[in-house]
Amino acid sequence: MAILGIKDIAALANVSPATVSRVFSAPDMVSKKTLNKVKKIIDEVGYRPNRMGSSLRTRKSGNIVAIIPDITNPVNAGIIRAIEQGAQSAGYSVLLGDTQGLEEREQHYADLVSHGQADGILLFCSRIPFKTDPNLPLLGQLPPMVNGNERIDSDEVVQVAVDNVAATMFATEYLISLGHKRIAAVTGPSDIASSNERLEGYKLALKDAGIKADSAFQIEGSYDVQSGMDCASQLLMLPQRPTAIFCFNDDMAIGVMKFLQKQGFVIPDDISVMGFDDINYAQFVSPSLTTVHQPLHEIGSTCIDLLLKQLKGQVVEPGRRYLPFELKVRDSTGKVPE
Amino acid sequence: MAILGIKDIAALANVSPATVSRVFSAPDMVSKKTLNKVKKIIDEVGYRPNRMGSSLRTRKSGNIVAIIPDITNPVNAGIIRAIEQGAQSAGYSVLLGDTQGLEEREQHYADLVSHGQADGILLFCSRIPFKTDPNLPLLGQLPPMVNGNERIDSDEVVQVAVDNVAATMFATEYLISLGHKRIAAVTGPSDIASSNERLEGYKLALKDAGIKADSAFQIEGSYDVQSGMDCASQLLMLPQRPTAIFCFNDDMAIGVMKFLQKQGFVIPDDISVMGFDDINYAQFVSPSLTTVHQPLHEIGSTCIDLLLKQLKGQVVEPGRRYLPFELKVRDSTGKVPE
DNA sequence: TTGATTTTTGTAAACGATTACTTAATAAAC
DNA sequence: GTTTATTAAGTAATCGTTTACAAAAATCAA
Repeated sequence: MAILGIKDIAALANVSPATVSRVFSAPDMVSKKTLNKVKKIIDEVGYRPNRMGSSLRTRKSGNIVAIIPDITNPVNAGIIRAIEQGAQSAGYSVLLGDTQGLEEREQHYADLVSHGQADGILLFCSRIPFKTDPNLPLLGQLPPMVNGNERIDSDEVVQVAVDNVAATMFATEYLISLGHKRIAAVTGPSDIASSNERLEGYKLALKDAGIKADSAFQIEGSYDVQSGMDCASQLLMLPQRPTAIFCFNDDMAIGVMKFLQKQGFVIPDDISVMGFDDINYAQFVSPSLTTVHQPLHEIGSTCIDLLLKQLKGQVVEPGRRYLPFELKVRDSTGKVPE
Repeated sequence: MAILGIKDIAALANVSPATVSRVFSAPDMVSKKTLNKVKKIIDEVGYRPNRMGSSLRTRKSGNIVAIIPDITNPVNAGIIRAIEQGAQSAGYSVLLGDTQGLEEREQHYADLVSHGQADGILLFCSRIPFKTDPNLPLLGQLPPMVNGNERIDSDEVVQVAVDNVAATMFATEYLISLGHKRIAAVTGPSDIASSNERLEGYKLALKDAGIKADSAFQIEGSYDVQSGMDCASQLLMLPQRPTAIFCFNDDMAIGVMKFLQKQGFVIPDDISVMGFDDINYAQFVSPSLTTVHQPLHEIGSTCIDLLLKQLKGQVVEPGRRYLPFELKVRDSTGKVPE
């Protein structure tokens, strides 16, 4: 007998399988005496209830799947970490769905719930990974799901994020308050919703300050360090250079700084640089990076909490929930030159 | 009827459930005609086989669990990413087990396999997360498992890593070749096997060069940036300062650099700094960091490949497998001052 | 055509738990 | 000491697949 099942335990303890089951799921429905008797056997033989058996019967896998574009990105890693914690302490396990930005893989992972392999979805992409096939889950009968850190264009899904528009607006205003008027934006890919929101906030701030947005000052990067370097090089070739560069994530800001320094510029005396995210390294680059802080842990834990609520059967109002951002003023930004 | 099962499909297609099952698992055992008939129905109604049902019957969950101390660490994140890819393309899903270094959580995740929730383990810690209870899996009948990037003190487990001893030895020799004789080591926590191996390599190189190891030059850090700063401050207070500081990971090296620069030292003219890992940011800090490159993707893919082999029933020789490291010489190291 | 093969299909018993529902045991009430 | 209420335990069906094994259908040889 390779591995013991609930019936074996029942036999050994001279009770019915139902009782053994209750020892785990409803211990106060079984008398002290039998409880101890059964527990003793369980310990002795090292019995572990088989999850597949119970999952099949209860129709709950005990898994949730986190669909993220790239676990290598410190922002995602930070969020996932909080998620994993929250899930684990609620008895759930998390399936990692690193999609590398591929829609196909997003769908693959979303399918885990229709296969009964996961009970809910934590989504960090800006697409809804369901075919709009009438037979498959339609909007209105979405599986338990929360969308984090990105924006999905649907008012039927629960969303958790920082208010990107407000955040970049606030941050841009800060640059303006330092006297900057020629403020460039290094954006993320234009198909990423959050990047567009950030652009919007940036434009709003300029408009409010009566500064007309120069389209040459808006460069699209790809959210990685190298692209920051490339964008910086483009900006430096402009006849009228910017006095401040607002990068929509920290990686690009680091790239921008690296490039500027290589060209002999001193930050922030010649040019100010600002980032977004406040990844761990932001405070350790030289000069330390002024950036918009995202509360990664809080984002993650809010996402998992809202999902767990849904899994418990509570209804969670769809719509956006904003978490507070914070502008971390450090040494990479300063007054406009002369 | 909320969701359709294999019997419903069978009924709709006028075949037996067995045939429907075979459509998925052994399509060439069913005639073209019925194959198409069944497939058509499946498409029409959007049937998805329930994984729990089949898992229960086949005793395979289709999951593997990755037990790692911290997903937030770029080294781990890089490895996990490769793992996830390999797993996914073999039809497996990966359960994320971020343990935050807690033995209790390591065990919790290892238990997933005894619960039938996972088929194998990818372990990135230096403890074997099984109680040595005779009833539980003993050594010798370990579950399919591979230990990555860390060392486990057992010759029964499959291990994949860079040869830490050789790597630090090589790197230290490089510093020696630059004329350095007072070379400090900022190690990781002493309960982490890989850190001890790195220390060993460092000592070996010194010994070979006839330099006696000064214990004041060996400071234990905790693998994070802040601890790099702390260690640097200690080193600077020494009457005889080191001319080079070898940090056993990049984060600490970044901390060391930050601190030195804050104190007005110029790197590498006054002091050389070297790291280990070659995380992405290593090349973008200023000056760019000389460091030992670990092939993260290869580590991850090797781990998952070896695990998949075991899951397919092939026997994999236990013991260590070394992957090649590479010293990336950049701008943070230079000749010993005058 | 007939029987021997081979290929397709069907039947029914698992897999390991949970849970209505029923029965037995115990406690409470009078 | 009955009867009734309460609590504890058991029975057996069920969750959705897979898979030996048996049966039927198709193919082939003579």
